[in-house]
Amino acid sequence: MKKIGLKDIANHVGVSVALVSYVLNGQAEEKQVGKEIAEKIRKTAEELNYRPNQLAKSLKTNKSNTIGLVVADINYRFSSGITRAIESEAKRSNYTVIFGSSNESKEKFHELVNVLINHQVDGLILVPVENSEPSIKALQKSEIPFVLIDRNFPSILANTILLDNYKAAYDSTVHLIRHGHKRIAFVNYQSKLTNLLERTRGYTAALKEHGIDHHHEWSPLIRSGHVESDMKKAIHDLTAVQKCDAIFFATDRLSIAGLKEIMKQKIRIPEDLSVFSFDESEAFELFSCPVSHARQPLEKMGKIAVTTLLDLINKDKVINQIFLPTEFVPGKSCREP
Amino acid sequence: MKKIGLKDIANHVGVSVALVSYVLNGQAEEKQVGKEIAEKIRKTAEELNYRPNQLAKSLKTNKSNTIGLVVADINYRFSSGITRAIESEAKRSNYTVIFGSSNESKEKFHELVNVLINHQVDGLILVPVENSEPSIKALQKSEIPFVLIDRNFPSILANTILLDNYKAAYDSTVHLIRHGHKRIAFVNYQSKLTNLLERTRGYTAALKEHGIDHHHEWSPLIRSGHVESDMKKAIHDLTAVQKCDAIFFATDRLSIAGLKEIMKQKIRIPEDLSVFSFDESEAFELFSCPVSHARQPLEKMGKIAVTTLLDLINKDKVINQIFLPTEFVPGKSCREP
DNA sequence: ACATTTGCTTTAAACGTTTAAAGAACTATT
DNA sequence: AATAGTTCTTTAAACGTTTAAAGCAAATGT
Repeated sequence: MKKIGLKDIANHVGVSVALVSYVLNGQAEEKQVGKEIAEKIRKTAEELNYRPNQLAKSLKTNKSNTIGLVVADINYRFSSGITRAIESEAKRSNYTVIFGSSNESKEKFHELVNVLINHQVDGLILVPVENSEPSIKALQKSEIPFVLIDRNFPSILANTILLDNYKAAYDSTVHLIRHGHKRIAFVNYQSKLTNLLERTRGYTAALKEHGIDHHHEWSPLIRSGHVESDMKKAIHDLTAVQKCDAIFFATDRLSIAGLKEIMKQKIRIPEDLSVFSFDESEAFELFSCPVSHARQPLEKMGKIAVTTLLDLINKDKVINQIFLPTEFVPGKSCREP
Repeated sequence: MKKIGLKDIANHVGVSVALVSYVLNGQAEEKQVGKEIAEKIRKTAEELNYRPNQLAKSLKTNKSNTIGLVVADINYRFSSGITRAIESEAKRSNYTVIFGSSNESKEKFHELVNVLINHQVDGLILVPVENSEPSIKALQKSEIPFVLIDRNFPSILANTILLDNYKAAYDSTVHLIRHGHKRIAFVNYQSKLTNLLERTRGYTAALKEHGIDHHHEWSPLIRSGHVESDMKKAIHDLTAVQKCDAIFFATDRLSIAGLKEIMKQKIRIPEDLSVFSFDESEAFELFSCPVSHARQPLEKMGKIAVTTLLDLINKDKVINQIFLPTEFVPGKSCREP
C-alpha cells in the first residue's frame, strides 16, 4: 500500500494541497473552506487512510512534538516508574517520547543526548549520570530546553526536579532515633551523586542534632561494582563489630542486597536489628517482615518534569528547582520503642 | 545559539551545500572532493558545532533510522529488560528507539502504533495486548515491517519472537512430577493471551502424559483486577481443600502474589508445599528460600527482535516464527524427591 | 590545434508539509 | 455598469537535507 500524502488527497478531490492541509488541520472555518469541499476532503482522507508525515510537518513548523528522555538504567524500578509517568503525561499534551538508557555510562549519556537533539526533540528530560557535567554544560549553551530529574550537580544551575533527599534521610533517621536506637548505621554507595550525598548529610545531621556521636565506621560505602562482597563485609562489621542496632539503607538496591546478606547471616529483623530503606521495592513484599521505607513520588515527579519542560518549551525560561517530599511507609522492620 | 545547517557551513567555507553534504556523509573521495576543501569543511562543521537535522535527512531519504517499540507495561520486569536489550541492540546498528507503554489497553496500543507510524519509524517491535488483533491486522495491510514479541495470536501470521511456553511449562511440570508430586496445581491469569494459554497447555499435557488425572480445580484463574482476593481464595482452596502438594505459578507477578499469601497463611516452603515459578523476580531474593523458576532469555529475545526487524527492513520479507527456550534456575522451593 | 578525459564544483529538483499572499468568482452597493 | 466587498481557492516559497545531472577548468591524448 503506497503512502498517501496531501497531494494524493488533493488530486483525488480535485483541489490544491493547501486546501487539504487547511481542512485536515482544523482550519477549515478560519480559512473559510467550502463546507462540502471540506467534508469531501475529510472523507477522502479517511478513505485513503491518510497518515500525516510527522517528519515533514516538524521540519516545516520547527516543532517535533517529541521529547527526549534519558534514564540511568531502565531496569531500575525508579526509571521504569518515572518513564511510565513521563510518557503518559507527555501524551496528554500530544508529545511522543524518544527514549534512551545510559546504563550509568557518561559516554552513552552524551551520545544519547546528541542523538536525541539530532532528532530535533523539543526538549529533554534527563537523569544525569556521574561525571556528566560537561555534557550538561554543553547542553546549556544550546537553546534546547531541558530538565534534570532525580540528580543534579552543585556546579550546574538548571531546571531540576529532585527529591528532598536531605529531609527524607533526616526524618527517617529521626524515626529510628525515636524508636530508641543509638547506634544507627547508614549504608550508601560510594558515589559523588548529590542525591546520595544529600542522604548521607541528612542522616549525619539527624544524629548530631539528637546528640548522638557519629562514628565514621557506621557509614560504610559500597562500590557499585562489588555490591555483594562489600555488603557482606559491611553487614558483618556493622553488626558483629560495631554493634549497631539499626541499619538505614540509602537505596532500594542496597536494601535488597543488605537484607539478603542479613538473611544469610541469620540476623533477625526486627528482634536483633531494625532496618529502614530509602526507596521501596517489590522484593520487600516477600521479606519475612514488611520493611519500613521512604517512598518516592514517581508519578508526581514524572508529571512535574513534563509540565516544567513544556512550560520551558512554550514560555520563557525561568530556572526552577523543585524539591518533592517522600512518603513514609511504615512496616514492621523497626523494633518497637 | 542559532541552529547551524549545511548552508551555514557552505557560506562559511565558500562552497555549495552539495559539497558540504558529500563531505559530511563520508562521500568525499567517492565524489572526489578536493582534499583541502574537504578538510576545511570538516573543520568548520566542527567549529560551528554542526548537528545534522535528522528530520530533514529522513524526509529526503525516506529512512528515519528509528524503530518504534510498544511494550505492555514498562513497569513489568519483562518490559524493562526487553526494552533495554532492544535499545542497545538498536543503537549498535544506529537506530533510535521511540517508545510507548500501552498499559495493557488496546486503545492505547492502537494509538501508540499510529503515533509511531506518523513519526515514520522504519519498523515496529510490539508486545501486543489482549484484543489488539484488529490493530495488528491493519498494520499488516500497510507495508511497515514489524515483529511481535512475547505474545501472538492464532489468527495472525506474522514475524514473531516467542518463548516456547508450552515446552517450558511442560518441562517445569515434569520437574515437579519427578520430585514425587502428584497433586500439582497451576495458577494462571484469566486471559486469552496465547502465551499464557500455552503454559496451561504444557502443564496439562505433562500431567496427562505422566498418568496423572488433572482436576479442573487445580487450575484456578486469577482475574488481573482482583489478584489479591482471587489469590487468597485460590491458595486456601488448593492447600486446604484440594490438598495439592505443589503449586506452579504462571508468571512472576502471580508468584509474588501467591507467595505473599502463602506467607500469610503460614504455609512452609518446601516442607508443606513445593513452589515453582514461570519468570523470575528480584523479589525472590528476599523470600525465605530461593524459588525454583524458569528464566526468560530477555537479552536474547530483544536482540533477536531487533535483528529480525532489521532484516525485514533491509531485505525481503520472509515470515519467521522464532521460539526461544527458557533457562531452568533451580532453587530450594521444591521438596526433595 | 582540437577532442577527450579527468578532477572538482555547482545547479536544481525533490521529500511532504505549512502558510503568506495573490487570484478568482461571486454578491452587494452605488 | 462599474466598483467594492465577500467568499472561496490556488500559487509558490520555504523547512534542511540528498543526489542526479550538468558545468567548467585543467590535463592529456592525438
